[in-house]
Amino acid sequence: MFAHVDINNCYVSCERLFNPSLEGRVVVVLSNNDGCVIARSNEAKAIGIKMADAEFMVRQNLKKNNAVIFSSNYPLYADMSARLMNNLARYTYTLMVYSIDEAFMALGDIRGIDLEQHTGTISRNVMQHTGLPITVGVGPTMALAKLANKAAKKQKRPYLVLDTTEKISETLLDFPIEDVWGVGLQYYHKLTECGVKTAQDFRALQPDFVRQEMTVQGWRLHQELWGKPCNVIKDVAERSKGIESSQSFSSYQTALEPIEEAAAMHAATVALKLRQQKSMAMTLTIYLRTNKHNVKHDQHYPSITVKIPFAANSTHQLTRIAVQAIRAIFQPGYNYMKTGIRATGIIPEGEIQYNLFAGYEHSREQQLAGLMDQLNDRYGRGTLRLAADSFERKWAMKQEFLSKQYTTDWKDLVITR
DNA sequence: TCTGGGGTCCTAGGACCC
DNA sequence: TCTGGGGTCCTAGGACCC
Repeated sequence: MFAHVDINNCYVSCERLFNPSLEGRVVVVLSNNDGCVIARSNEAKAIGIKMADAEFMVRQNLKKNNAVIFSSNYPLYADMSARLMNNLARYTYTLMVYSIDEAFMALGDIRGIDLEQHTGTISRNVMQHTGLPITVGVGPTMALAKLANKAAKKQKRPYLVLDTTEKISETLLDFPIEDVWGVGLQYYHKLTECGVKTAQDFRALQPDFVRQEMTVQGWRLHQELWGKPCNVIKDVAERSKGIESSQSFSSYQTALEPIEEAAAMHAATVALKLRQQKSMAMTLTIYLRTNKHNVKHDQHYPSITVKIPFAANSTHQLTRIAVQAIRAIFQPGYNYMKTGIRATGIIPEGEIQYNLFAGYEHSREQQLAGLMDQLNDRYGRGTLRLAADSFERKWAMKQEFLSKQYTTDWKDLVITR
């Protein structure tokens, strides 16, 4: 049996933990750049605020309801997430951290265990030790555990255990197909055309038909709803296939220079993440985008994929590649809105293949990168950075409603007697 | 005027190999 | 008029997730 655990209204719950006066009020958390709503309190849901609503479109409604608005505070959420995961690890040897607020657990040998009781214990203990409200779904496959979780929320229960075929059938019967894990907008439209409205309808389809219309992923989902496991718990480390850093600009950029600076910053971020997980990348993809929502602007989505002559993770080298790539794909006359860099072909640091012809001073690069990491660790991120990454960052994101780094920033710590 | 930033997996098709 | 057959690897793009 698998359990799926998530934090209810995660980012809002984190903010409330350090500001209990927010209980009972309409609270929303915005995405980077304060662009759209990515977390809502139940009160916000009740007044009709939807996931991913653009902030400017719901501004009036929020104001009318005396809402409290936050910018995303990822250092805070990441720290609370780590506390949750540490707690969950006490109940299983196989924990799969699926996202910042979600995890799957294999429950292992459950003979003689009352699952209802066990699940309730997990839920209560996490609340006691972290202050975070969670929901737990249990089922014989990961898809069913995830579905059980969502069904529990609909029934306003802290947990739901689907451990018999009867309970599974009953739950699938009125479970909307669009809420099933793995069914997005495209498949929703396709399935609706076939007369599928619920998870039960979907399960009644022929496996071959599903395979044909929804690729092997849809077929696996179909199997899982019948209780046949296709997904397995995977370690986070073995899952990382790519590392990306990207961000929208705070305003349209039409000149090359600020875009180069942003790309340099993303290159530095990617390089740092690579070094932190002791790996190197063999391929870099650099892309640039206009705003797809603005129909009045000409659109341009250039990207370039660079094969590095040998794997790399130094800020210096990744930055050089990123800046050159931006120069190659940038075209004047467009209003660019976003740039990003993705590293793929990730290999462990030890497995580097030195290129005979590259003439690259690997150890000096490593020393320089190591020194930068040390200084930035001690004095704060971005203290020492390459000149290509600017000092002004006029293109950097908006964060008007940021809360404090309650748990991670010692500068905010107030010591009283 | 204003619409996030990460990821995953799969498939088709092109480049290339002998 | 006729123009191989069997592969692998890579990338772009599309679907999905939170």
